[in-house]
Amino acid sequence: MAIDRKQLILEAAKKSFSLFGYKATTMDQVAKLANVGKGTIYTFFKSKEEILDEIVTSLIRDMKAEAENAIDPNSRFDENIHRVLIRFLEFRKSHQLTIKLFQEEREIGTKAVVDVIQRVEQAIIDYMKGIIQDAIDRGEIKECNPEITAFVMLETYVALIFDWEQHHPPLDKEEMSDLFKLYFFEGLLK
Amino acid sequence: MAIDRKQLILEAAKKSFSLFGYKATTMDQVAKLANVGKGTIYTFFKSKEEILDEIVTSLIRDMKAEAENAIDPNSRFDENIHRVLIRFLEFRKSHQLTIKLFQEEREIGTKAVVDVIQRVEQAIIDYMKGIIQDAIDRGEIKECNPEITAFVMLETYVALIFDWEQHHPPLDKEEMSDLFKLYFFEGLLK
DNA sequence: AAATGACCAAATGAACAAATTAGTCATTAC
DNA sequence: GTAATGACTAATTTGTTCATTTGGTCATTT
Repeated sequence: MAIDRKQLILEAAKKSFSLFGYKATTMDQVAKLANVGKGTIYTFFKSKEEILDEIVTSLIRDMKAEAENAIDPNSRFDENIHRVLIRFLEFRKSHQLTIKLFQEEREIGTKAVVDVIQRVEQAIIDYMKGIIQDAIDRGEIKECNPEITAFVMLETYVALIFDWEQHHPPLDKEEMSDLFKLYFFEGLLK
Repeated sequence: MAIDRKQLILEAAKKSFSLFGYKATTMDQVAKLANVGKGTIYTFFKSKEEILDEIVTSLIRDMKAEAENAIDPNSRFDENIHRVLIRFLEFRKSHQLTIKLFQEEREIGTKAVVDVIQRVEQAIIDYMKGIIQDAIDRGEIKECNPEITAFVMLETYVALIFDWEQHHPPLDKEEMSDLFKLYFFEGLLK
C-alpha cells in the first residue's frame, strides 16, 4: 500500500506549526518535511489555511476525547465540570501546537489563527453547554442559560490560570477547585 | 493670580491623549494646546510618561468617587458590589480617555500605557477588596480571599460586558445583575 | 492519473534616507 | 534673578525602494 500523502502533509504541517507558528511556516518547508512536491499539497488542500483548519478540527476532536474521560458518572456535576475545564486548559498548556497558536494569536494576530482559536473556544463552550444542559435536565442545578454559564466558567478559569499568574503566585488545582465551588455552586451569601 | 500652567498642561495632555492616544500625542502638540513653551512642560514634569501617570492618578480618583456614590448603605452587599462594578465599567466605556487608552493597550501595547492600565485595574481591585472585606467582617458573606474574589468578579464583568458582545447580542444591566446574583451569591446548586 | 517543481504575481522585509520626536539648555522676557 | 521659552540634538520612527520570499498554478514528467 502506498504511503498516505495527505497524512504525511498534515503531520509535517502540524510539526512545523508547532515549532515555528502558522505564519512562519512556509509551504516549501511543509513540502520538504513531508517529502512531497509542493504541488502535491494542493491536490489535497486548497490553501495553507485549509491545512490549519483540518489540523485544528482534529485537535478539537482530541480535546473532546480528553475531556470525555475526565468525566466520572458517579461524581457530582460541579466536580465533573471542574475536571473538564482543567483538562481543556492543561491540554492547551501542554501541547506545543496550542501554545504556539495562542501565542501567535496574542502577539501577531494572524487572521487565520484568530479564526481558528475562536473555533477552539466555541467548541469548548459547546461541549460544556451540553454538560450543563444535562445537569439542568437532571435537576442537579438551577435553570440558567447554558451558553452564558459555559462562557463565564471558561473565562473565569482562563483568568485564574493565565491572568492571575501575571501578577500573583499561581493557584494549584486544589485551590482552583475550592474557589470554583465557592463562587459558582455554593454562592457567597451566608 | 497668574494662570496655573501645570493645570493647563495636564488638561492639554488629557485632551490630546483622549483624541489621539498616548503614543500619537507629541510634546510639541501638548505645548501648543496648553499655550506654553515646550521647555515649560519639563519644569513641571520630568517626562511624557509622568504626565500620563499624573492624569491617570486623578482618573483613578474620579473613578473611585463615582464608585463611592454607587453605594447605598441600605442595600445588600451583592447589590452594592454589582452597582460599583457597573459604574467602573460604564466609566471606562463612556470616557474618551479610557476608551483610547484601553484601545492603545490592546492594539499597540505602548509600554507606558500597559503600565497605566495595570494600575487602573489594580486600583479597582483594591477598592473592591475593601468592600468585600467589610462584607466578610459584617458577616454578610462567607470567608474568602478578598483579592481573588475581587479579581474574579472584575474579570467576569469585563468578560460579560466586553467579550460576550463580540459574538452575541449584548446583555442589559438587568440580565447582568441576575447572572451575577445567580453565579456569585446564590450559587448554581439546588 | 498522480506527482512534481519551475514559474509567477503578490507579499514581505532589509536597508537606507528623511522626517519626527522627547528631552536639554543657552537665551530671553519680565 | 527667575520663570518661560523654543532652537537644538540624539535617538527613534517613518517612508521608500527594491531584492527576496511566499502562496499558489500549471505544463511537464513519472
